[in-house]
Amino acid sequence: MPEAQALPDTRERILIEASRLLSINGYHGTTTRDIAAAVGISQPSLFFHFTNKLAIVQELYEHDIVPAVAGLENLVVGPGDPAAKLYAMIVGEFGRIADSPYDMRAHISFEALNHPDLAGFRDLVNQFDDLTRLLIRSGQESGQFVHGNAWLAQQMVSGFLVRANLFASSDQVERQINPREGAALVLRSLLIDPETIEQVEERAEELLPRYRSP
Amino acid sequence: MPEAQALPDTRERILIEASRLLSINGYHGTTTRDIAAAVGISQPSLFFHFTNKLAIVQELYEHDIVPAVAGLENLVVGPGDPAAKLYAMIVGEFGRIADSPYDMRAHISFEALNHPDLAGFRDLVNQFDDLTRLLIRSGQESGQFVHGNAWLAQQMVSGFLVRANLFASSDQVERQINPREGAALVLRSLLIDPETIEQVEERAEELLPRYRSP
DNA sequence: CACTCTATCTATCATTTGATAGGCTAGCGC
DNA sequence: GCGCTAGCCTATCAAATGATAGATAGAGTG
Repeated sequence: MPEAQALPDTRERILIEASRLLSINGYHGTTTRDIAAAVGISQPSLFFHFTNKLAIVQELYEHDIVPAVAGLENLVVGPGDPAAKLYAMIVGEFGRIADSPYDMRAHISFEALNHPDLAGFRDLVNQFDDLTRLLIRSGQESGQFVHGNAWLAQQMVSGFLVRANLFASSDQVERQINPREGAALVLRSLLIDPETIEQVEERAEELLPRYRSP
Repeated sequence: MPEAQALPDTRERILIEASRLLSINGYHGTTTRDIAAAVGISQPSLFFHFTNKLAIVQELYEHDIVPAVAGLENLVVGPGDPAAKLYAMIVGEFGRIADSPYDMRAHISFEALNHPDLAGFRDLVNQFDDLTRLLIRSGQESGQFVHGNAWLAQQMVSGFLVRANLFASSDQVERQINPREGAALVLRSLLIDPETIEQVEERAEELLPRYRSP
């Protein structure tokens, strides 16, 4: 049972290197030998820390999608208007992925998510989308957002989040993400009156802590 | 040289089934046996029609990214304002992917694009992004678009296109893409005055043929 | 010192996977 | 009818890959 007490350093390094390689080459494109080599241990040593290759991915998803859904759920059920909540979610997501010790840039695009053993995480990803869509719909009904296909709007939000994180780079100034600018960009397309964006921003700032501490 | 004369039906079916499987499981997650089984031929028969597995992907990319870049380039160098051009590009892209005989939903997310032999296509993908960014920048400079990080805005456009196509479904009414609604959604976030969207739409309609016939 | 547990190694295995070799058959030109 | 080719098959291979077995070294404990 490797799941016990104090985590040794190697286990952590495996997760870090694995996440990096998985983001680049995907699940099937990343071999256990690749991961082991990146960590600097022999390939069989991986199986001392994780029961199998899939367990590494499972743990990465655990760190990624679980807090995301928890945070968004917390935001949705709490006080505030839909626009401020959506703004807070986008800022929170950019921050969460940037602060993660793991490279979760391609978290959604993992083909691994088709694996039966990852069905639970696939459901969580869908739940995140459902909650985002719920936020958009309630904003439409309250007259804050323009009407239209909520699914399409949600794909814009989700697609933007995934894509921006995927191609973000700390080496190039232009590709460093300003979470608030990203959120404002998306909100502009949904708000009936884009002039109100500044008030949305103000209200969202108060909601931000709700996304981080579920 | 399979590249010659009249294409037999099998070759076409290989491309269709391969694109479908590749969209779901990615390059490394799709085996030549999977493809052959889907087509209904033996695995070695694939290599009568294609020199190797990568050649199938190469041909799919050829059908996908080459016309996309050609169309966008044609649009960029031609007449019209940036907003109308961007609108036309989004409508054109949704249409192009919907009309393709192949399932190119995940065209960008292929981990295969890291393969050295696909470097040319990787460059084309980058060129498509560069052209999109150019369109956004010129819209900003001409005072049509709000100022801000053009890279971030481009990621929103590209992310939306990829994501919406990826999860589109002809079985669910809500998930059927209305190209013009998608384009309007994105344009709203960029236009300084969203009220002008209708005029943008009108001007874009004239540009549309330019995207399709390069 | 003897025992135990952790973390690693080398050697190896069974499968999977991309690809090749070579044979069979139906259709076409002459 | 003969020869040729396209298109497909079965059998098979070499390499890659996930995983196991078993040995070893070192630290902690009594």
